Amino acid sequence: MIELEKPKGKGHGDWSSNIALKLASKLHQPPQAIAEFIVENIEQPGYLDKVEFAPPGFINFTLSNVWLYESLAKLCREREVFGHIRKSSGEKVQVEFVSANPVGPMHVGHGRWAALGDTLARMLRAVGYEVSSEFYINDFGNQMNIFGRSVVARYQQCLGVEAEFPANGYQGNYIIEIAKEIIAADGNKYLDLPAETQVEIFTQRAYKQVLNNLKHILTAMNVHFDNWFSEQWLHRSGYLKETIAELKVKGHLYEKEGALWLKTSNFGDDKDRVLIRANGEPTYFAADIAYHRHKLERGYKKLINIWGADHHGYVKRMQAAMVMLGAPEDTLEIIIGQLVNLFSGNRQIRMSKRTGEMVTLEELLKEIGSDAARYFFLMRSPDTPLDFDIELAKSQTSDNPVYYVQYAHARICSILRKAAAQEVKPDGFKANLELLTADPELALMRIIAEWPLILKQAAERRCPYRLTQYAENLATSFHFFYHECRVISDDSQLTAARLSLVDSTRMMLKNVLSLMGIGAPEKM
RNA sequence: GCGCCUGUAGCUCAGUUGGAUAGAGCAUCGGACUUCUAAUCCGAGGGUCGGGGGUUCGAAUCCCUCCAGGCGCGCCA
Repeated sequence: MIELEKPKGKGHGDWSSNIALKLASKLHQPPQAIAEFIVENIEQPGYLDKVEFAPPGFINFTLSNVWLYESLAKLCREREVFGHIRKSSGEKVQVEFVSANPVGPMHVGHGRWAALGDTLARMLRAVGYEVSSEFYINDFGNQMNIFGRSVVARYQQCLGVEAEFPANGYQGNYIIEIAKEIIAADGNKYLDLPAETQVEIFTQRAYKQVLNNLKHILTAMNVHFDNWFSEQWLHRSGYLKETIAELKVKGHLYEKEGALWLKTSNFGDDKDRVLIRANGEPTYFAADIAYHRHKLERGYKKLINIWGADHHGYVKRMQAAMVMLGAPEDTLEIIIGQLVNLFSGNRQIRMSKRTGEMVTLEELLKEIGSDAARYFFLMRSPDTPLDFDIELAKSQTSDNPVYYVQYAHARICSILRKAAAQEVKPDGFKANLELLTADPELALMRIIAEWPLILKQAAERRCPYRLTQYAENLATSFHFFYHECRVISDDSQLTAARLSLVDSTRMMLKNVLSLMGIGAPEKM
């Protein structure tokens, strides 16, 4: 493949082409000769500073500063949508994430999926997709029943009634809290109802309470969902049955040992899977197929799901089911997020339900705040288990990348405040940007000019962590500039130009942080 | 046993649709404030890219094989 790319190393220009290397074998000529021939015969347009040959056969293009000034001017015009693709592609994309069971507290892994999914949705929106984010509520089935029974048992115990706690019940203290809240609101009025009625009432009531708490936490994390989809609806509306009927018509079902099976092994799965158990109850998988069929019916062309690594074994069967429903093969894209390991400095905090040492997402947020949490959750590729150092996230030093980036923003605001006090305002339209010729200035502008490409690639490759990398590069470049170049000086022309540059940098930092759902403080 | 992910500097990680001398942060060592925020900046050292084989002008990247770690392999969700 012949490509134009951004060279990694310094001293190779702004763009480079490997065309001579690719042509060498076809033309039976050494790549150097081809490259030299091209360089000698190419016409140089005005925005190119130079075109050079470099061994073993690369052709390097160096852009003139004009495009840097143009990029800066563009940022001044477009402000928060700089680098965005504003013309909608019209393609409907759905991102589903977190979807935590509403029967217990969220763990820190959920925080990671929340930050990833929410940021991915924002990025996709920025590059022109019509995006909807969604949370699937598993408010049906066995676990709900066990959950309800656990609450009933605690309710009775709290009222002094001897009650046996379900063998596989939920042990956590939050169950007792829920029971106490019910008592606080309604006293003992449910005590004399038939056992099954109690379970039914408590299940619905308690899960809504957990769900509300979960929504509250996600909102505090600045995570937004466009839609909340209930599993109960799939069962009660008959949509699940309809889905199974469709699969039957298409010939993908068979009966064996009293159960109803789906032939997923025909489409890449290791083995076939049960949809309806011998006892007549549908499996979780059956409901999930119905759910995804509903997504298709709503017109989404691309479905992105973020799942924890503990669910990766589920991927093939789900994709097989999508194909059976008639969706194009690449419709369902599943991002598998590796788990989170919490550290306090060097000491790993072992998470264990058994020993009870367990840090919930809520506790983590309370400890370090939403900004730091989101930043750390986004910092690594989803493929890598995340080592999350709580002490580092809390520290107010430059070792802490979120503080480092936010500090750059606050520092610029401080300059702008000082300028304003002297009645000087940044004005990107009037300032003569061509006065910006020092290396730190050019370096800063180069990073700003790269943003549209970075954003597009980060969205296409589903890599939110590239935003943290970009933010850090931008902040570093600014701090270097700050050290080397004084913004407010006696030279009013240069002051105007530099004020435009730092104000642009400020907007850029704010834009990136905002895509990550993180605040940009004006003072620190 | 099978499947997915991972293995890159002392530590945490980028780079993996083949490209140039393998990068960054932290840590270590050495420097820089009479200044718009030192919550900052500059410099240095540090590597058999898990091991071995192969493919080619060129491999951290692709293929084969072995080793190590995480996770998963239910008519649970």
